[in-house]
Amino acid sequence: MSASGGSMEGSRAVEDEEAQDSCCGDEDTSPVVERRNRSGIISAPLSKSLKRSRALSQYIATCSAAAVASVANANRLAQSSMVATGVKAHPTASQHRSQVGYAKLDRGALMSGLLDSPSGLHLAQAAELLRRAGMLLPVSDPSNVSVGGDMEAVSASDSLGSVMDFPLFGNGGVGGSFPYHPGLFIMTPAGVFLADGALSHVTGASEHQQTQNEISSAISANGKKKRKRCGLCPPCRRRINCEQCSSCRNRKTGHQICKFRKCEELKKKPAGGLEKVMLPTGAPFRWFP
DNA sequence: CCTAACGTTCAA
DNA sequence: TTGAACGTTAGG
Repeated sequence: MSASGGSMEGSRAVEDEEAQDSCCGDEDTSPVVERRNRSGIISAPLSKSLKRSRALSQYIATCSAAAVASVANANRLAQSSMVATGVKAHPTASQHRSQVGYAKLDRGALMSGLLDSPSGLHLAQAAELLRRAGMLLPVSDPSNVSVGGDMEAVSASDSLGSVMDFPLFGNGGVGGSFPYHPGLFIMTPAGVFLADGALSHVTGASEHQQTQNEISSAISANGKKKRKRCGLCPPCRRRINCEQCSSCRNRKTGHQICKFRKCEELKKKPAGGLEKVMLPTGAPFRWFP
């Protein structure tokens, strides 16, 4: 009772202090009164925007639009570095795509690009997608350095398409090559993950280590067991319950996580078992020839 | 034992 | 098709 009840009260307590939209805003500059439950989940309204009953899609769309604007500069730099690194950058139409399309390249698009290819995954395509993801890194913006921080985990990075969706991909910096060996990736029905230890090696973030542990256990469970949150998508990285959605309001009876914290991967229908990526030849895809 | 949360079922 | 409710599982 203390946990959920306190959460509810907490949401009222901080309601008026949520002066900024948590999405794409720099709410980290404003003091946020945190109420945490036993699991460390902060129970507070996400934003004023939620009070206006914006649909999640609108919520995300707004953020994405803002993200496009905010990432535009980074993309321009990335593009120039594309030329510098010998990557052919097409003018006009392609240029527009690289500025807007790349910014819009969210995790879902990336994953679908990786996994939904009907003819299987071409390594070159995968490499290209991954490389693009790496290029989404804004020019070392300190405000975006938030991995592992105890913030409302998505904040500025909440916007889809932000590099924070791929915290690891930013290591190479703008124009930097994607520094990780493809063998470090685990392809699962839930998405593509770094292999065990890779995340901690890269970031040292205990949160990611935990995530990897969960992923590992989920994979070993192999199938019908409860799937676990990916821990990487914006909803997973969000730490506060909105207390406004039906799931939050009906927590007692609904037994559901806040809609804004519902893992993107868990929203998808589970594909039975580990999915093998098949090549057009019928042979299973291998990262290494 | 308690809480959080995923999966399933069913009604709207 | 979506959301609410419930059963169940997992973790502390």
